[in-house]
Amino acid sequence: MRRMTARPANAHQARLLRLLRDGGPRSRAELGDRVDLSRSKLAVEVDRLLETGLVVADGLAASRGGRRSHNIRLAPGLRFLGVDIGATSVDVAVTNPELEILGHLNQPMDVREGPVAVFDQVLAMVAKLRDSGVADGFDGAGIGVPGPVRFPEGTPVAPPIMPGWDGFPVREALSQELGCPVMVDNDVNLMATGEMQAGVARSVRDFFCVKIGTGIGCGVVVGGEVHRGTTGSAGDIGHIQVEPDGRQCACGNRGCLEAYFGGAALARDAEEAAREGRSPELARLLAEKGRLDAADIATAASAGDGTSLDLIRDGGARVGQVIASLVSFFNPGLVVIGGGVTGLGHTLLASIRTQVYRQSLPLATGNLPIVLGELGQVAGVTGAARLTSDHLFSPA
Amino acid sequence: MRRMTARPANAHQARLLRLLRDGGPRSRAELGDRVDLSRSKLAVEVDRLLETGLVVADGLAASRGGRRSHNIRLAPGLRFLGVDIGATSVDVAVTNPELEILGHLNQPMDVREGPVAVFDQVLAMVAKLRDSGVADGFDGAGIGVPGPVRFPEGTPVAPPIMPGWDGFPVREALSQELGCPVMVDNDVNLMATGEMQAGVARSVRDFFCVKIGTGIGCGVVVGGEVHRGTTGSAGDIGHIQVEPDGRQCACGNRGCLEAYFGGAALARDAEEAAREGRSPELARLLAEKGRLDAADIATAASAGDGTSLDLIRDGGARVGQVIASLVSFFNPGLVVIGGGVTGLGHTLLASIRTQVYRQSLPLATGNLPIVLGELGQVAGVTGAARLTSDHLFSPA
DNA sequence: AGTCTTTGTCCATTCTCAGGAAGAAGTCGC
DNA sequence: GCGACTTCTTCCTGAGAATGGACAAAGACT
Repeated sequence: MRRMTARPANAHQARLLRLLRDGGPRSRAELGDRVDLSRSKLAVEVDRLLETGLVVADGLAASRGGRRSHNIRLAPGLRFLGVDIGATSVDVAVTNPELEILGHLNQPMDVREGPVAVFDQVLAMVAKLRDSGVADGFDGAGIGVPGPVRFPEGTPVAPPIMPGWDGFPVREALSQELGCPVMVDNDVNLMATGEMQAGVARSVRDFFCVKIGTGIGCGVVVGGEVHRGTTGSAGDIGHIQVEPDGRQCACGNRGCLEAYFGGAALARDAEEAAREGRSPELARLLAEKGRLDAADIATAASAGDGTSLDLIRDGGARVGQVIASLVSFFNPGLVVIGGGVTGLGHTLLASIRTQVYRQSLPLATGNLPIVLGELGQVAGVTGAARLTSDHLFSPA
Repeated sequence: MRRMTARPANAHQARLLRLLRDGGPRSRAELGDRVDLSRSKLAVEVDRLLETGLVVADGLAASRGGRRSHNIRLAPGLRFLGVDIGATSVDVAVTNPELEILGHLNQPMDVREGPVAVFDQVLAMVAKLRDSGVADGFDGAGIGVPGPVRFPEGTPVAPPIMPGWDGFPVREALSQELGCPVMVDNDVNLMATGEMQAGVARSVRDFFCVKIGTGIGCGVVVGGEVHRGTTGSAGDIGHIQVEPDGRQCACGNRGCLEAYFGGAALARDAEEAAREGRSPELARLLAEKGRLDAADIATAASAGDGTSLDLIRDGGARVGQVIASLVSFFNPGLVVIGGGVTGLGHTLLASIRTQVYRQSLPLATGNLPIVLGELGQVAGVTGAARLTSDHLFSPA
């Protein structure tokens, strides 16, 4: 069960491992083109990596005009586990060393049931994945939780929507259970990491990633590194005030962004509209299911329901207003929108874009793409796997 | 005139130079305590630095219980020039290698007169400082301009308040005139750099620095490095919207922060209050001087003028509202307030603090100091000198 | 088959760096 | 004043890092 995965001995080896992770198997010669090492040095380091078992030989590459080079790949048995705990559901996935997803489970769950219950469920899901044969053990695991995290210790800190999790030793506990190193981060940071690894943000150095799910958060990436802030609460934009003396918010303040948009507020507004008879379409869906969520609004909107479209547009304008401020402050090269509401699709995006392009200065928005995340539900688990492999593929 | 200042040959030497800059002259033994090098390696690098002339021997240190160590210091003849071009005035200063200011001049100036006129004035001020004997040449110069800068090239880019400066080769031109390397940056970034070098932000890794002068800008520091953004316009918070459909702003939008606070808006509000008879105190000052500025409001406020106090409080609330949003997003370890309005002092600060502490989440604000800058008028020139010395004290 | 290119390995050489030994230059207690 | 002990510097040696050249292996091309 417990694996003693080797670690690279120096920065060169770490570099090589990451190249193999992000670019897939390569020939020794191609590796040589990418790193600034002499052929002899490269051979030495590759041989050492072969000895540790982190990489394996993989046949011969095609000729580039002369002798064929030997292919090298990361040990195909390496497995990373990614866990993404949301407010109302969990995602668990297993990846291969190139961080491609081999197996993925999603289940509804209520994070308020506390860490013990949630851990039981996560471990059951992990066992199910294991039984399906994609992995028998893990070399590293990453887990995202919907709240601020003290990153070095791997513990949630004062999470507003997760009572009972404050200070819970997530890293320690999961590491015990799985027998491998564990990294813990905010779910939004992992989403940003995921989009940077395999999604729209590949090769972008400075960007942020707004996740609109039950709540609203934002992953901030500076120079290719996640910015977590002084207390680990960077990106906590759900409680930025968008309306002075506005709606009461669960946090105690008034007029917070989350009180107007995000899964909870949206569902409430939709149900209200249905009950007040402003939208026959939503009323029908409400009667059918007993409650409404973002997906229902998307359904109604695509059926041409005006009220739903208005809800999306208004929410998009609110979020856009906040994003516009942040764009002025941060001057990113990209803004990614993700989370549960991406189902609202182009209507939402158009509304956000309009607001941002109108409110920010041309220099900052001139060449600023605002796009939906590419990875959808697997962004978080992909980011979790990436976080772990970054840790494992760094000098011990 | 032209100096060929040597550059460190490697990262170790660069590290040593910065230690000597920031900690002053030290003994070889003390240097050894600070860097992770063997005695022999340290001796070699120090000897090489002595050869280049960048550092010089400086007698014997006090004994620490045994043989006395030799003191080392940066070559005392090194001189850095800092230039801080504001909207309405210029600061020019000369520093020693430890970035202490040896001579400082401030003159009113209108940046809208264009780069040629401004350059003439700056060069005249430099000549005056030279004649005063504090320097006969410079090893590096830093210059700040009140607008976005394409940092690698050292040219202003689309500066809203500086028509005629767009694309002007500031670095190139100044380097020609002075015969030394020149670095160009936004004035706000330099203020942040200055406070990090010698002010309140020493030893803080993540903070931002709001400069409220004629306009409003913000220097963003992440991990001890200035974050400039994708197009160099990071920190441009003056045109964040604080009031939907609010006052018309010079930028073309409505409700911008700058339309409500900052030197220009404040002066206009004060003059209006004076003319409308809402403040006898301001009316007296206006009659006396023909126009009003932030300093007059400070005068009136400290004389107990209610209207002036209201102006400060309202403005502080607006700025605080924006800062609160940015604190949620960025989770800094410190917020510094600087610029021309620091004269408004504690009233302003209290108003900002109230707003931030009320609107941001406890985790982000729990231990967040919001303070005035320590360096006042010399923050920009100190930052300019630091920027230059960072460049000079990095491997060639 | 012969030539050229590419790749992998071996080896000699150069550098870098750490740490021990020893001497230089202090302090401290008696 | 003197010996014992510390601290600092220099010198030296050995281990490892890294380079680049020589050479062989393997394939492409004529």
